[in-house]
Amino acid sequence: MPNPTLSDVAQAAGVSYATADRVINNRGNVAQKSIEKVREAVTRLDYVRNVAAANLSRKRVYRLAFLIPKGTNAFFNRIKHHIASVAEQMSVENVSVDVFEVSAFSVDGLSDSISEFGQLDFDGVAIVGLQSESLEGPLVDLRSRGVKVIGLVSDLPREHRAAYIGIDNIVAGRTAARMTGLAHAGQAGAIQTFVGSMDARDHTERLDGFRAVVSEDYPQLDVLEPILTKDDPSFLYAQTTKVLTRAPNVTALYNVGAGNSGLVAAIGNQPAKRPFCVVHELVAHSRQALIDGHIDLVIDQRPDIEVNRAFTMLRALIDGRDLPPLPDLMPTIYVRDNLPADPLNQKTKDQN
Amino acid sequence: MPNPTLSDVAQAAGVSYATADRVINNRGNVAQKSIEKVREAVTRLDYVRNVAAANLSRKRVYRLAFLIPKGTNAFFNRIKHHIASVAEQMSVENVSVDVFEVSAFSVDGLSDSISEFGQLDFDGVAIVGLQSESLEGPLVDLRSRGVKVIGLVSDLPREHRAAYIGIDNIVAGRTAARMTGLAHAGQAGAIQTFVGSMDARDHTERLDGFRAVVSEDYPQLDVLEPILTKDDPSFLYAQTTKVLTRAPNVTALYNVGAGNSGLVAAIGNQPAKRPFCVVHELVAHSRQALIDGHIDLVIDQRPDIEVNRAFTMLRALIDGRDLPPLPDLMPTIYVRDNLPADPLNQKTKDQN
DNA sequence: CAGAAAATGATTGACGTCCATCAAATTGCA
DNA sequence: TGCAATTTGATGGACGTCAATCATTTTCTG
Repeated sequence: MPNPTLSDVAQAAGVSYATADRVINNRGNVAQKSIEKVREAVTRLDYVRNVAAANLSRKRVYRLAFLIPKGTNAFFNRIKHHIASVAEQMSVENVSVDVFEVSAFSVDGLSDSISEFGQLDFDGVAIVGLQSESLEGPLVDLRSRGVKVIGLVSDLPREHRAAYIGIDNIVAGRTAARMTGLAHAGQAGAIQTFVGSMDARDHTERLDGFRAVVSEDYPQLDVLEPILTKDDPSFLYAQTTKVLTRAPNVTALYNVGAGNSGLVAAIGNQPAKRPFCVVHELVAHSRQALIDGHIDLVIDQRPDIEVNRAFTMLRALIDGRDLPPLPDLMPTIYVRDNLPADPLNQKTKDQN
Repeated sequence: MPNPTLSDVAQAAGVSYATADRVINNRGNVAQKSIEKVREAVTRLDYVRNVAAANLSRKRVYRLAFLIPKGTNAFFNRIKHHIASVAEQMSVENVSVDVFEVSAFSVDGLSDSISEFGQLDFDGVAIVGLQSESLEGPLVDLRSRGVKVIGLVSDLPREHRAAYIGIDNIVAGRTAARMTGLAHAGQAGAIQTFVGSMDARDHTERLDGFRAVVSEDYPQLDVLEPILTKDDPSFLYAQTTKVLTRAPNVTALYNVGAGNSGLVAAIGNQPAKRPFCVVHELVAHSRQALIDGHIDLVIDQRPDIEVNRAFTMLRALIDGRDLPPLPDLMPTIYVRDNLPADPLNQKTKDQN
């Protein structure tokens, strides 16, 4: 009645424990006939290996790694923070975590990093990826070493990763557009968009999604050509100021990328009624701007959940388990009223 | 360097393994002096018991239970569905789960159920609670039996539960109001509210939050007195129809409670431009209504996440572990563009 | 200071798996 | 048929903890 053990399986299969063990851990030197008998018994008894006991026995340490873009980007700092926090918690369960910072958004840099990294001996790695065939070589190499690879936040080429954990950026852009449309209440308007780089796939996808919804459902709105910002706050500051002072017809601002501190500062300087304002990613700046009423909405991808799921997924992959069907990660909409308490600004409170 | 074992602790404390074991499992018959020596070593070495090994040894089975209101309410069906799904997954880890259906929203019924339930032998229970002193007796009894109790979705009296897992309904109401305010784009309007029962704390809290934000930030909006619906779809249908046909000044509808299928049906019958429309909880009806464009927003409390967290929390409480600081659960805003795939209507897909 | 009570140490067998070793049985092939 | 190769079985020691037993040692009490 309780979960069957491998001994039960062996008995049911009519072989010795040793043989059953050879089969399920495929150690070789087993006759095909025995393999089948054991397999049959496994499915019949619904045996699943007791991972806890197995780990205990072999003193397994899960060696996990994260490859994260280096730099001071607030969003990735938040990611790193979450990784560290979960990692600490996981150390009790024999999980070791290393974070490698790779040169941001450079295909060559990432490719090299993956190659170097491949020399090390990890069980699984979550990579903030890029779409490029030149990653193929290093990734194939990783797989051949038995390293489990997942894409995090930004996907890798589909064929070379076991899973992707992150939002669909088209959906994110659509969501931003939907909210912007609603906030116009049927009135006409013009939306100034800002984009970090037209080479960044997530940025262009958001923009595409945004445009699609506006043209589908809000034809009275005009999506202006995006201003290229390189995610630079000071540049955003200048450009936003210019828009606010010289383009009174603009009824909404939508920043697809980062650098929001500049945008917020520009708005803060403007006494008059401001346009409707949507940005991405809840970080210190955007959070404060919401509270101060300088912006209206933040579309967030919940990096905390993503990081958690990355750990869960990697462990499952490494164990060869399968996971229950997890719901897709969807962009979360924050207004000033449903902000989670800021973990950085509050004392870690007890959990009773 | 790896995690210290109890043997290490014993050695460091200068006592035998047996004594150290007596201390950490408080089996009694230990001198105060030894207790202190062991405690000191525990903190010094940063020992934490290997739960996997412990469970393996004692063949522990976590007996968990959920007390959920009985009935056909779509939201609680969703909750039950999630519980079953997670339970299946957990059975591998020696967790057994029972769901008890209690007569909905009746203090006496709940009180009786808890009392009966107390006779059984569970380790932990998550209860969809009510605020009432008459629950005190049964809950105290549970605690005295060593059963860990948490409130789920709707809280229990604070002193008699170890944790609450659910959203803050004032926040949920505030969020609904914020969105409604934005969707008016500065124009005046009147909002018809619907409430299931003025006795249901969650309903009144949402209403309070809603009213607060409107009066703070959207004075041009008029929150009309709520229509009492008893969460009855056919009643909601009739009332909604009446509002739509006879109150052209109404610019928004906000249903605090359940029974949305009636509301949606009424809107579907109405060819003309409809008011802005916000409801709570993403279930089959509300989901479809979003897709069909019959409503604009769903404020959801993510029962899947709540259920997951309930399991995590109960296990931690039972093990006497403490948890990493978990972020507060915040109401999630859904529009038609950021809906998660419907798990009920899609084949469970593989997770690669 | 003796005798009882309390505290401690030492040890052992689970739990389910991994991994290694060695002997025995079965097969293949010349 | 005989010898080697392959396949099996049996076993034992980890892993870290729980729980129990029994023999000692220490402490308390009259």
